[in-house]
Amino acid sequence: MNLSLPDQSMRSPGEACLKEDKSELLVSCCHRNMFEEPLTAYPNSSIISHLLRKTIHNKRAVNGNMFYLPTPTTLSGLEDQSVMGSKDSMDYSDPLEHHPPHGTSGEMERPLSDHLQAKRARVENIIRGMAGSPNSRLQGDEDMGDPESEQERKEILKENKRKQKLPQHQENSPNNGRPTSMAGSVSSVSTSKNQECHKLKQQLQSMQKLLQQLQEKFFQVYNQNDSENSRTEDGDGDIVHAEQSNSLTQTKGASETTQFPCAINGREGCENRPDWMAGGQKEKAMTDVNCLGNKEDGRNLRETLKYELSRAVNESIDTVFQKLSSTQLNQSSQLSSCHPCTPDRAGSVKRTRMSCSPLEPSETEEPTIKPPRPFQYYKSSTPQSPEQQTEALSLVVRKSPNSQLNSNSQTVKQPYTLHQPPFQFGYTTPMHDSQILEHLLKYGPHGNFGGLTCLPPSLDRASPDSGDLPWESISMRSKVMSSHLGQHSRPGTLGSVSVDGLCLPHVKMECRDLQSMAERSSYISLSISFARAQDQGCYSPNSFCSLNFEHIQEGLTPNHLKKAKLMFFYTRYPSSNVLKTYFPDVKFNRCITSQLIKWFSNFREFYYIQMEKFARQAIVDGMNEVKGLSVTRDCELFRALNMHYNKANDFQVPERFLEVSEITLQEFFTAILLAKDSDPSWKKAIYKVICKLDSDVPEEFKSSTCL
DNA sequence: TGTGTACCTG
DNA sequence: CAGGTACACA
Repeated sequence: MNLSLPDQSMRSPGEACLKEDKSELLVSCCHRNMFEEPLTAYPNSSIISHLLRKTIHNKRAVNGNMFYLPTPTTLSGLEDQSVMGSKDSMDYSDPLEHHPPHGTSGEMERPLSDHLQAKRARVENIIRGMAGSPNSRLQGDEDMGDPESEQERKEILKENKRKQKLPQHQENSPNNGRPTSMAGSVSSVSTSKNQECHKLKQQLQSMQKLLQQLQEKFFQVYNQNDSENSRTEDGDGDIVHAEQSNSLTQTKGASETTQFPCAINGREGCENRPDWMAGGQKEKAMTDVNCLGNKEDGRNLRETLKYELSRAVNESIDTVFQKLSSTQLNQSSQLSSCHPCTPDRAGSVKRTRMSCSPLEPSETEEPTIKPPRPFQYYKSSTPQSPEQQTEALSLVVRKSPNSQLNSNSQTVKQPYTLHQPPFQFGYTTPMHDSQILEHLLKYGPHGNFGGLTCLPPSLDRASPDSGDLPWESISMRSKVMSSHLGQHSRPGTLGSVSVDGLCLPHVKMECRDLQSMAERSSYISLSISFARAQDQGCYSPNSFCSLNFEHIQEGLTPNHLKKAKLMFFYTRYPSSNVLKTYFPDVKFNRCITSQLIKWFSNFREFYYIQMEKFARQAIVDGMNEVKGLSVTRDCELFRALNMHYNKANDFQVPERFLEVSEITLQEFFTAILLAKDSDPSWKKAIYKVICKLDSDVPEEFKSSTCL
């Protein structure tokens, strides 16, 4: 038994500590950890450091096989019921390793509740560890001034410094779990969320137990009837098996589900996969029912079992959500305080979403949260890697406008498959069910999964493309919620429940931030689309192509920005009418129009800056002839431009843009060579030339479905 | 006066 | 990328 320092410090008394406030909690923990040493002399700020120092001593003792046995204490002033009550439920042995403390060998057969409590206590300790700020520890260290443990203090100090140097996005990594610079409100929010998460896990565990009981009862009935119905019902069994295979196509394989009895006892760590457990349970139960044959009691049992299972799941989830409803307001207010998008003015949105949340990496640390790519209207049909994902997925789809632009078409030499499926999920990283649960906890049943720009740390941290909404996650979500809905319309098809019942708003959410609202509504559309697709029996992501819903955005989204950038390859000076034509899903007003125009102004600015820079560079390099200047796809200038307007490099830049770029570069080159740049307005002549080189934007850009 | 643009700045 | 400003133009 090797108790490392963090392990030891993480162990704690039972669950009652969780309900205490921080200081009480600390006192309680110290009370048990400090060998009955009175702690009243220590200010709260120094308790942790004291605890840590003692823990180090304790560690040495433990390494010398000196087990510390908790005993009742006499700290009447600090005593609380939780400490007393936790005596039985928590010792310092690892419950999973079944290492009872000395003198408790007779308790090897501990009831399951003890295991659960021990496990719960460990989780609480993790939470508590997160709640403790390093600063407080530092403060405590400074206050102590105990020369005896100077070295240990230095070690702790050193470790704190190391932790504080961690990048922000690592603070909430799953293996870290100890926010370093989030003392105060953020850490309390984190603690609260983890508590809620823990509660959900408890619910799930109770569900598991209930299911197990049901299963045992079922086994009894099965054993009674087994001899009577041993070799009948092969045909019916096939049918039911077919149902099972349908219902469990997205759960674990049959090999796992058939091992369910072992799993429920030995895989408590899987409590974050309730859908799998439920699926396994159900399958097993259904299999057993199936073995009963056509007997009436078998059918009754099946129906009863279905009902009981649904009811148990419903009750558990309802309980969780009821608890959540009380905390959701607080959480939402706290979230909004660090909401990534702050409203600026109507139609104008400050785009600081990547850096607002302390839990998210900054945008400069690419790759960060990358919303799903809108569609694959690109020439390249190869699967896109997640790293290339840059913009949010907009599911705003609208029937193609009838309006036509003069299309004298393009010098585009390569066709674009603009009508390809707008949604690509294959490249996404699957969202784990535990993450879904976390999301449920943090945003509640009404929090759609689309607000992933505001993802909780667990989602943000996952991967650069964690903003993606993978297909698996959607189906997983439907599975989770299917239990909640308790639908029986499709017996045996667990998980094929319409998402329409997910309380997802079918209208725009109220959101202070237009951008966030737009992004959220996009994902809501996704949910709706998925629900409709499911109802129609279309489970392929491609089926979204045929689903069109009228939806006008009231704000510009990252998708629109990306689209605008791609349009810049064709037109540098789009008129307002052109913009309105090519953004049919945008509800235009003065601000929106100005913003779009501003975008193109910024695009031009960057474009001209690059042109001037490379023109001057050419002159510096000794170039003296315009003919020597050319822009190709592999030249540095093009790469710079492509990186700016087509960051994911998933769009085939039209040849015309290369021609225009070359002309622009030559214009700058000659102007500089002729020393025209001495004139303050020397660029105007160039602008005048370039603005005439605009070409038509492909018709496909008019369709909002290409977002 | 409203609109579009370039330029500067953060 | 957005805000602010100055300028030109209809």
